[in-house]
Amino acid sequence: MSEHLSEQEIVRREKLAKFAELGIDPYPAAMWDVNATAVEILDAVEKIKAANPNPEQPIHELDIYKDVCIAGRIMSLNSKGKVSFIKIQDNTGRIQLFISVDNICPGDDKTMYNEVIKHLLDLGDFVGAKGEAFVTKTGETSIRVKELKVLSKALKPMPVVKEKDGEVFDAFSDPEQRFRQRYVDLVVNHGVKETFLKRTQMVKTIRDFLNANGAVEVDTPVLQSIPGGAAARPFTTHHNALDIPLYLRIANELYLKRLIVGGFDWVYEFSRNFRNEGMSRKHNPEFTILEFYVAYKDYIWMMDFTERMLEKVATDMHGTSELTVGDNKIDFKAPFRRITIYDAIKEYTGHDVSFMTEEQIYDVCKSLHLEVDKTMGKGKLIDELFSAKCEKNFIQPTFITDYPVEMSPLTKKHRSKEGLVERFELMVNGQEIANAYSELNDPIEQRARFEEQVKLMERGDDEAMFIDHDFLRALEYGMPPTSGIGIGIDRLAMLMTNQASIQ
RNA sequence: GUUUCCGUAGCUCAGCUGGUAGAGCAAUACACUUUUAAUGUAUGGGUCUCGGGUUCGAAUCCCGACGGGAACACCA
Repeated sequence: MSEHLSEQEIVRREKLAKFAELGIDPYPAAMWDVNATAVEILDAVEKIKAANPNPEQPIHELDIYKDVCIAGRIMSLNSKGKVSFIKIQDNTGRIQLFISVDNICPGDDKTMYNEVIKHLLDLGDFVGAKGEAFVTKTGETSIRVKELKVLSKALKPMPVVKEKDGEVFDAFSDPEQRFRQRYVDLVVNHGVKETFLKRTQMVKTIRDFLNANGAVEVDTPVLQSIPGGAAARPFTTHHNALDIPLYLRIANELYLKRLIVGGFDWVYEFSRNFRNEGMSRKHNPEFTILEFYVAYKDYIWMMDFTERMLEKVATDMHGTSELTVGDNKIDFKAPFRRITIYDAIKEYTGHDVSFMTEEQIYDVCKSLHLEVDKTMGKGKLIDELFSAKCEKNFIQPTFITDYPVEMSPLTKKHRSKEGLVERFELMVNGQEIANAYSELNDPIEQRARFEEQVKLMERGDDEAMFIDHDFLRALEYGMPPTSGIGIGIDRLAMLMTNQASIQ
């Protein structure tokens, strides 16, 4: 251990020795039987205060929280001679401990107060306290502590963030530190934890909604020998016993479809996917997608279902379908606008590319100063055009429909429009949130599409798909008509919690 | 990957045109029995990210590396 210890870290280690001298275990094994939380006590006292016009009356006489046992992390220490104030933070929030030498050391031995409380405790330590709830002279709900126990000593100092009148002092704000040491960020910064909890709530709402509609949650392989189901570069790894290369999945689509082949009518998975590409506020190499596949449905049904589900998520989380994201007000009230990709391009560029050849579209891209090259097929050019010129304009939830077949190798041909497929993407706040289609279930056609991908790969497209022969075999056994969707859970959570960064 | 900005105490930051470092909070000691960013007094704390170069002298100027932020690109 050649780690450099700061002065403060050395001091804290010395305090461990001091604890040993006093016979106090700074990391006790026995459970500390908590019977109340900070917010619970604060709320209860608020209610009593509201109902009781006589503020002089001690709270404990109202028979509330006479014997509180709580625990938490020390967030501020304030010793005022023979009285000390310690603010602790538990799972719910912060509450103040009021400690006087007389209460905590009724006998002659004042060690607990003079040594432990005044000298050995530090910010960041976990302590347990027993006592009664009351309100101090200055009106702050506190615990009058009769017994205090060290539950865990912290050896590194926490950043001390102070706040007054909404102004924050010495904020822990370095983005590197915040993302790398998320645990510190969670302890010290308000709101981070809430965002985590909201995301969990969002996932639960979605899961409940799917379950209520008869969907079955499944798990499919993360390590795959052929990464399929999306256009992206995979991470590679290696299986030692088999001595074969393996890939971390870029999508779980092909495995969920295999389950449809196997006879499930509706399967879903919250799938952690890995894509070997850049990071940004909107991109994370490791991210979560909800995918689900429903037999006997088509992409039109899927649009109806998706907008109902998202409206429910928004209203469950905010009480209304309308929410504020950054500077935008976004309304998740169904139905959402629907527009074809060609109409979208026409709307924002003035060019109708629907009947153009690859050459002509290439020229349009050039005329709009887009960076395109000859390795790009027609599908990729159109995708380029859309993401550069249109994507950012769709703030309100909008389904972009009917993509060209070239950019959708797993999608069924459009029932009536030549050269297109039955696919939609959902754009919200200028970002893609979901991607869905009527799934291609014709094995001959699917094989031909894969072969197209191989040609693209030979032209230099390193994101083109591999041929998955086992998947083709599954389709040959027969897959019912199916509609599937992938929803970016991290991006949806960004919207629902009004966060600017995906991290 | 490109452009751009940044890296100084545990945290947040100051340090002008080169003269080997400062503040607040945190820490240590003392005082104080109701504090709210508590206060007062005193004390300690730094390989100025790293490596080269210019110079009598570099936190400061130059080059390079490493780490990071932001934008763009990649990414449906």
